Amino acid sequence: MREFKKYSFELDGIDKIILNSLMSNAKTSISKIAKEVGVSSTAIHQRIKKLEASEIIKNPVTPLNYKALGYKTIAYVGIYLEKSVKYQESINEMLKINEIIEAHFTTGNYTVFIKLLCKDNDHLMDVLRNKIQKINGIVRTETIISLEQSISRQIKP
Amino acid sequence: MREFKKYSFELDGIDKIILNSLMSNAKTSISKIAKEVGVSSTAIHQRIKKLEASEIIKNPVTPLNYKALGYKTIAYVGIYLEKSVKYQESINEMLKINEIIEAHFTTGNYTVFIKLLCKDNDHLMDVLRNKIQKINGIVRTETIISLEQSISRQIKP
DNA sequence: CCTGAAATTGCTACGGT
DNA sequence: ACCGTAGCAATTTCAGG
Repeated sequence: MREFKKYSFELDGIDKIILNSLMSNAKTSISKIAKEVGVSSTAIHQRIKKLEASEIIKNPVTPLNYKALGYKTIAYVGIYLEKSVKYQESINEMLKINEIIEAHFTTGNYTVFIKLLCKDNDHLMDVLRNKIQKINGIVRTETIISLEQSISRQIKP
Repeated sequence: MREFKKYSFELDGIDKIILNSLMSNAKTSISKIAKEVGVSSTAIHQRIKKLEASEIIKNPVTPLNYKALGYKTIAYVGIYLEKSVKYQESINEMLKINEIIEAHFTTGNYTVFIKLLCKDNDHLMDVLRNKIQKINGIVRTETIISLEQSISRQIKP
């Protein structure tokens, strides 16, 4: 019996052009890509379907401009967790905090490392004091505030 | 003379439904949203135009599944920079390193804080030793490796 | 992988409230 | 300022080869 291997096919040049177009602009028209590489729209369409099926590309998303929405402060917080406390418990609590947009279980000093998006520094301080530091098992936190984000991009396939 | 105020209008319930739909799936059809809120497609379309014009939403993008492409290691690196070295110089060097997908100028101990995406730990070590630590002015780095990303989301408007 | 036609969707103009 | 109808343009999908 032949097994289906997820994630296992080679991307050729056409696939890479498709990926590079779609990753920077999900609305790139299929016909435009088709003209660029010199095949029919249908061919491009079929390849995109294949890339979706193999889960190499995900649903296109529309990024919000957080600054325009009033979220101007990006911060990272390293969290020291009591050994006795279950990691998943704290994650469950963090899921309830809207300002947390990323969380990682990490090596090194910190147990958990999170990324926060807040309106301003006051908002950040409020979230830290009244939400994060009240989570059971958190013994200490270290905050890194981003003064300027100078690089933000995806990796090229 | 009347000044144009960027970013300054209130989002009503309909706008929020639009944003919530598009942010999670940029391909949500206008007509579907229209049915959901009970107005015409045109009305939704006009609102989307307005959201674009006011830069609240950006170009839709197609996220790549990095795991499927073989990138399985996420790491953060805190960088200590010599005072004598210009911040922008080091950023220019970092822009050349494909594996760096985010960089921040930060408060606290680190001068610069970056996010890296690598295929595996060997790849990470190679990038650290042979690319990052060779940048002029970097005196020390601290690496945080993500063993598991447990939260990854956007903020709800 | 292609052609050609059908269906769905998105876009624009113009008018109404 | 916001919404709708209607017609137009473009894109996506399907059939068959």
